[in-house]
Amino acid sequence: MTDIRIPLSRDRILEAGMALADQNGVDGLTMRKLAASLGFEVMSLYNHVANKHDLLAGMVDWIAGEMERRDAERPWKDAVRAMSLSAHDVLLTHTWATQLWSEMVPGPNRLLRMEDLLAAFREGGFDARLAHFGFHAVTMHIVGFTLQQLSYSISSDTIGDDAAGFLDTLDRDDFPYVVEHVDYHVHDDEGGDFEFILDLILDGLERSVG
Amino acid sequence: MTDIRIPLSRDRILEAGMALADQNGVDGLTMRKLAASLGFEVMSLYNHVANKHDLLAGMVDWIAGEMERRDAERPWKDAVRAMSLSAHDVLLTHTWATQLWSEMVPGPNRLLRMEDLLAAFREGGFDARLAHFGFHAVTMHIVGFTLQQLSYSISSDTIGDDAAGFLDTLDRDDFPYVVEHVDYHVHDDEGGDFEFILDLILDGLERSVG
DNA sequence: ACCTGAACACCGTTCAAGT
DNA sequence: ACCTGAACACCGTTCAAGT
Repeated sequence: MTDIRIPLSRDRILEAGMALADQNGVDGLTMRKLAASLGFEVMSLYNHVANKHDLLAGMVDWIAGEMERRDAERPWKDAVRAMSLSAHDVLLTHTWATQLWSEMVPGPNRLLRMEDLLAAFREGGFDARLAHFGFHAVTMHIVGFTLQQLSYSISSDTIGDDAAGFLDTLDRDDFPYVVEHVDYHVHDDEGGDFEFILDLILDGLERSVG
Repeated sequence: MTDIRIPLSRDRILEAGMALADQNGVDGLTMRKLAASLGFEVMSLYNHVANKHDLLAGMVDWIAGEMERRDAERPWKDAVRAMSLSAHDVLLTHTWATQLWSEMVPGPNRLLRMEDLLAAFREGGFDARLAHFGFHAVTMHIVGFTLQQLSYSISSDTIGDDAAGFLDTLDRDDFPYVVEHVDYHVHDDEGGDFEFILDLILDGLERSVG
């Protein structure tokens, strides 16, 4: 029986890793399972990937590559808005990526987006200091909001796990506002919230730049 | 030789865990090392802690307990400002806590702070929806900013590690604004940046509430 | 009630050996 | 150049046994 199979490559490994992480979360991503899912032995991976950290960094940068880049034709506010919405979308479809985002050093794809975002501010009339603030305010919103969004949805997913105990222990008389807040998350669809706060930030920046 | 030693307790374990995490990061915190640092065997820990997740959750909530609570006498903006600065300070002194913050379900100490923050908004004249936005904007800023702050300082700490390659590979002509941005981080002390953006958020909220 | 030793089912990674 | 088997040094956790 001739054993024909597509040889391993860095890209194939990254894609398989992303598929596994999408399904089982980043904790379910194991070098051994990853190799098995590709039909190879564990050690074969190390011919294409330095180690697990390198694998994860590669996956994160792959994700970054899926995010929209800057349209230099548009005014800074529109361009930043579009980039932010795209980044948010991409992060939501790969639930493991947001956690890793702040732990990994930027790769080439992410560097391009960083440069794009900074360029939008600088060429939109921001000085270095204000561009710096704008950059952080916007990226913080993207990562922070998505992180919170995911933690709420994970909580309601794996009910009976942590979240159940959380809501049960929670004395509704002692924590009226927390109850109200959680209810808001559970009942209302939060489609517009990301944009609402984003616009709050962008308007604030616009006012600062004068 | 009589073997006298202080018996284990949940609090002693949490404190030892925090000390270990402060020193070696959360990856360096192992049930086995933790037990050793206390002079006990691994399995003794499980008499006081359900599992490692429970340990980490306990540590995070301990940290939450160190954060200032709301002063109901002060106007909402002052109260929220003080709570935010305190939270930021505490997170900065326990570098492992910020990462864990969004992964762990809130414990009692953190719940109290959540209620405090929401109460400050609601009793300051915000309706439920706006309080919701305020809560997220502020907590996102605290966690997100601290996370980025730590990732930059870790990068410059462990130079020769990731960060060196990052800055070297970075072509200064292709990424002029990223270079400018990183320089800003390296050279300027960022003492005031957290407060600058915080005030930008609080001012925005104040305008929204009318 | 609390502590412990041995064991289980995993990890990531090195190293030498194959082709 | 790429793949692999065996081994190493770890993990968290279960379970039965001690006191």
